[in-house]
Amino acid sequence: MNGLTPDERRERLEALAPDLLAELEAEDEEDERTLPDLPNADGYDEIRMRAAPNPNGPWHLGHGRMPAVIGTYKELYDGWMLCRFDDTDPETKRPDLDAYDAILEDVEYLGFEPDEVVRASDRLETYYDHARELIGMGGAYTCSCSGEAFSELKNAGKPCPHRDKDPETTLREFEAMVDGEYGAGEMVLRVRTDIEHKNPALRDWVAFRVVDTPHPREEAAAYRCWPMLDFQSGIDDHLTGITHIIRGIDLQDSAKRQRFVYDYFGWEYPEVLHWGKIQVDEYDVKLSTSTIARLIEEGELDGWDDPRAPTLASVRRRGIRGAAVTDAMVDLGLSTSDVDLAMSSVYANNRELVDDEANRYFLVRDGVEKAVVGGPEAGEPPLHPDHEERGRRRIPVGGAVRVEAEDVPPNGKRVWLKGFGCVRHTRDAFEYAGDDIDAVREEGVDVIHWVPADGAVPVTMRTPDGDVTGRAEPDFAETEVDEVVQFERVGFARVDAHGEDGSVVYFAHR
RNA sequence: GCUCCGGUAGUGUAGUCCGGCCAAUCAUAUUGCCCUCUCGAGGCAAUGACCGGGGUUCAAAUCCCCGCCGGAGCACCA
Repeated sequence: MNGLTPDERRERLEALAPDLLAELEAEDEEDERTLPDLPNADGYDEIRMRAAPNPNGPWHLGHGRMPAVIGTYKELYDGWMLCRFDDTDPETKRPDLDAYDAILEDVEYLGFEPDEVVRASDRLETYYDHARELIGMGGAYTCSCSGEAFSELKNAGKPCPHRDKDPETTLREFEAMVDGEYGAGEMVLRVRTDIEHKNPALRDWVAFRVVDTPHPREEAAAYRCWPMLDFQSGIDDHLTGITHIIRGIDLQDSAKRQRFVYDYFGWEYPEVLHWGKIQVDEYDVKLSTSTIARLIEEGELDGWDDPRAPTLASVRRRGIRGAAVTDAMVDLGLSTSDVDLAMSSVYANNRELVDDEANRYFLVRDGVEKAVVGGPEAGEPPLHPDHEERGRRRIPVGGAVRVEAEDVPPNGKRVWLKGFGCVRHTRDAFEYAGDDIDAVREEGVDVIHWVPADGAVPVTMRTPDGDVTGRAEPDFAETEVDEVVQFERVGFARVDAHGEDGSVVYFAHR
């Protein structure tokens, strides 16, 4: 039984005990679900969720959790997913025009496709209309207090002088905000909540403010009066029929704030779930859009897909499948406490996905040259140990080979050049010592990888720990760009480019 | 200062709502062995956790209280 592949075992089991098999598979399904059931899922005809990124830069690894979890729920419940760009801050978190598409590509990379994509900056008139309505109901007032002055009053639970302004005045002043008659900081629109609410975070929060800096999107560049996240997102969630919101604990109070608006409108608030902060091990670079952007700016990193950058673009370039990232994210579950994502779990997922298809090649990092005396003209290791049918590579020896320095055996000792045969290290050369595999099986001779001294392909391997140079066997030149290969005893890598003076690969993991 | 959350092995997670079948699940990690012409894959095994203290109970990871630790909000950021 041990010699069988999983598929063969499955067949055998199906023949012998179909009931048992069904039971096992049911358990498997069960095990894969680390995500908790969505609250009150039965209360809705369709589960509708949204990923609401701020397109102020390309995504780092942590952002992947949003589409991974939301997309997985969408699949689990056969639901609907919106990607809404919450790009309502043209200044502090200024949108990056390239990020919109980059983010959508990342979502696709992770294995999901939004059913609809919208940009908040296209929807300003909608927010204005709702603001007018809210003002009409007495739910908001324009306020010209300075941030500090208001904060002081608010913390004391005291209303500011503008709080009892009548709706007509408020509406007039709000229209003036919209018409650009105020400069930044001169006037805001506040939601009238409960100025004595025991949680100071909920008291009369700002719904709209004036921003002098034009929005980078041409379509939105004329607007000066911008909604704050809690207003915009609250309105949009209702208007797009969102049933379940999943967001970070940094937005823990958002629902509580937005409920005041929902109450004014008589709307039902969606179900809300939160997750905590995510950190990723194995990187020197902080998981932060601004930090990564700065390092790129300073030239410390080559770009968002630099292998040292903890970004989705980077792991993608390294040949890591989106599904490996998605699965690792889903395995983190929905915990409101901080979590550390171990990259090793992403790697383990990915290894499982690519091992079977990745053909094997030799890459010798730097290394030393040794003349080879005797033996065949070439070594012929298989392209894949589990797939003889894929054929073999041909590695001509040409009189000398290059091996990694630490693989050179002590003088007089033997080593097995994989796919070629056994050699003995004598007087600074490798002397052919036969092709009896018992040397490896019975006598404990180590098997190592090697390349010919002449005709090997120079390779730059970019890794999260910096660049590594080496030489790959001649056949490596035949690989396709984008192909994921395994350099035996080194690790998996994605072929990035084949050039005149060599190839570039991106290292994935061992 | 005010207001919310949360704390199970190195990491993540199941179990907590409805106490017992939990001397605590699974994955990853690490180590060892088997297998293999790779340090990959596969197989086997080992390592390793209920934040602390009280209480309730025949019985507590699970319920209650008090601590401790960690996180978040109180922005004209998202």
